[in-house]
Amino acid sequence: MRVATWNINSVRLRMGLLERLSDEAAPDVICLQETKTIDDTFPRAAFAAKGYTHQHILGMKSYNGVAIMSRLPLSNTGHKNWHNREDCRHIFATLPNNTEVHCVYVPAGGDIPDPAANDKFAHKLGFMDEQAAWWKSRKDKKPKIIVGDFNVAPLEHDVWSHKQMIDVVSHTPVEIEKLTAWQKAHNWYDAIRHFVPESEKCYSWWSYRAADWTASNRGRRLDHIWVTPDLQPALKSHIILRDARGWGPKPSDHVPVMVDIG
DNA sequence: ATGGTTGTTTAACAA
Repeated sequence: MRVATWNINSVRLRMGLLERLSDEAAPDVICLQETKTIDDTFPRAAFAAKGYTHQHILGMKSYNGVAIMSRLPLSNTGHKNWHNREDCRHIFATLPNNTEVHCVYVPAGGDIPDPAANDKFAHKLGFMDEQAAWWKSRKDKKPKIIVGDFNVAPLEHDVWSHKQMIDVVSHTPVEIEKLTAWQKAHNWYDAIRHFVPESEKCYSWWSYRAADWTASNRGRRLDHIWVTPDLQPALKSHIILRDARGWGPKPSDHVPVMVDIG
């Protein structure tokens, strides 16, 4: 089974790229973030035409929005709200093999890494605190996968320069502390670093603002796939589809991140 | 140190 996560930054604008992902990588499950549309205008039929007939979506106007597009049946679908907001950042569903899939879009957090001066940063930290508390309270042993744009690059080599990124939102110590606490709260295992040694640079996002994203290669690993420990032996391979950062005519600034679980 | 781009929706906001 192949599971993908992709911050698509408008699902309507980039349906063509999603069809290409289906043709070239054929994920069984595609988890999307930043769909940026209400559910009535989500391109359900285009996904169904590619075999993704099982769909769980939660969108709003203009911002955020998450979706799980699946070739396998989905059951027990639902969503979570965090930090007293209903901003369409977390949905989940169960696959036929009883694995629970969570698709999460963590707030980006704005530019100033100070919760007192920046409400968006406070929201991001609170979101992660609440995730940690909720996952800690879940004691069941059901196998689970949690994926998405977590908007935090936790490890030294998850950014192009640890030194130059230390005060930049997405790589500050307090964000890394919150993300790590959330990870520990349910023994989540980092499925991508299972395959890519921590000493190796690994990115899933490149800014639109770079004149030439390939030349500067100032990336960050913001998109993650974590699994519960019981699934670790089932991890078969991973793909970070770097080429998709150049897919035309208008690429997302994030690329698809995938694992094969067998 | 600064500014650089994109998407949604139409001037501002979020990323």
